[in-house]
Amino acid sequence: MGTRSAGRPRDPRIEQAALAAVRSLLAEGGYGAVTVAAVAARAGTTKPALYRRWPALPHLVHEAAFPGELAGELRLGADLTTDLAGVVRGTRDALCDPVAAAALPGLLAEVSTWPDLHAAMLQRFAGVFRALDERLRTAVDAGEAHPDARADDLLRLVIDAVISGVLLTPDELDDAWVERLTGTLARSLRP
Amino acid sequence: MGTRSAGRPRDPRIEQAALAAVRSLLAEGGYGAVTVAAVAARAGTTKPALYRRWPALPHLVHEAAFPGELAGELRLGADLTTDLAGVVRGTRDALCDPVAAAALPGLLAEVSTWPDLHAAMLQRFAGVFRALDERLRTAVDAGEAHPDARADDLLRLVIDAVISGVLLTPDELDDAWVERLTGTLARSLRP
DNA sequence: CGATTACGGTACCCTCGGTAACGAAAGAGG
DNA sequence: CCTCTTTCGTTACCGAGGGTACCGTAATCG
Repeated sequence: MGTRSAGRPRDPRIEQAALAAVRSLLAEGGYGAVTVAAVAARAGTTKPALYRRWPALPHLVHEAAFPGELAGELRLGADLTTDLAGVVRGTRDALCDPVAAAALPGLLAEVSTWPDLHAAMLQRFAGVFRALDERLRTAVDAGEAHPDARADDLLRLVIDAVISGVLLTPDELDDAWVERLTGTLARSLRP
Repeated sequence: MGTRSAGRPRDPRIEQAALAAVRSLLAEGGYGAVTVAAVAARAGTTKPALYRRWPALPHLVHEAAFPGELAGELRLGADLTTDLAGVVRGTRDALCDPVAAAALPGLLAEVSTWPDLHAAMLQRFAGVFRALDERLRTAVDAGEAHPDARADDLLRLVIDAVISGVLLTPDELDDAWVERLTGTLARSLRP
């Protein structure tokens, strides 16, 4: 694996500079402003140096816009509706972030040509899924939730609504929207 | 307006040939295969002839993939859950059509650069919305549905789930998926 | 030291979206 | 039938962008 053998080591500053360059370009000009030449210029390097680190532009954008777990600071354990609202709000906040929102349209369009991207994107929600799954299980056991409730379907509905909302009507995803979606989902969970 | 005055009239066969060419290219090679040159070649014409009829490529793709109202043959009036299932299934069928599914990723990515496209796309659901709105109103009056139910939020949730599903996990949108989504939405409507 | 590897840089190929310029064709008015 | 006007379809081109080949050099390991 980590063949440390011989050769000039990769300059670690280039990777960070490229990711930062993508983020600033996304925030300033949207996905269309992120060209390989622009990233290389802003990062103070060249195109071949980028292609040595990422197989193609979408992979670089994905790593820059979604570097880790989404909504990781989730804290469940309160009232079920309150917990649900936290999931909805956290998902919305994570995907409405200017950098993430700018990256989403282009990234989703490239999913069809780079299938590995789609798995990597949904992977970012694994932590949220585990937390919600456990929370839902205890709620069902306590009789607070309908036994047909499935965490994967529920979380997926939230993700779908946020993603599609960011793409089509980003201005409507305000706090009232969070409240309405939370209410709908909470009503669907009643035993 | 319809200034019929002078000049050579536009050949009506080209428009149809171009739309058919886009549809076949979408079905065969996805959005990436739809280039202006490829459309012109398959339609037996040239690029400028296309740019005289559509302002840009996404507009042509949109007209080819979504020529009219979606799920127009909707028939409501049965049990509320059955009607809901019809809406979910009809939306899925319309957007999972090979041509529409291939056009969606690229089209959604272009929405940010051509704002007129996004309105045109959501417009395709106007008929479904009116039908569902009226159906939901009578259900609320009859006490069959929760008074907080809103047709726009409900339909939007369906559209979001289908769109995002087509983009990320098209293979999972089978009949069992329709059933689960319908069940969730129906439970959320209980009074 | 020698082998290996990645570095930075330039130059290049190819594809694609979009447009300018031109001759030909079709209708309107005489 | 002739001419004028308008738009036709076509050829050729431009600029931008993704991606790669090649080269001389620099850094690290054995």
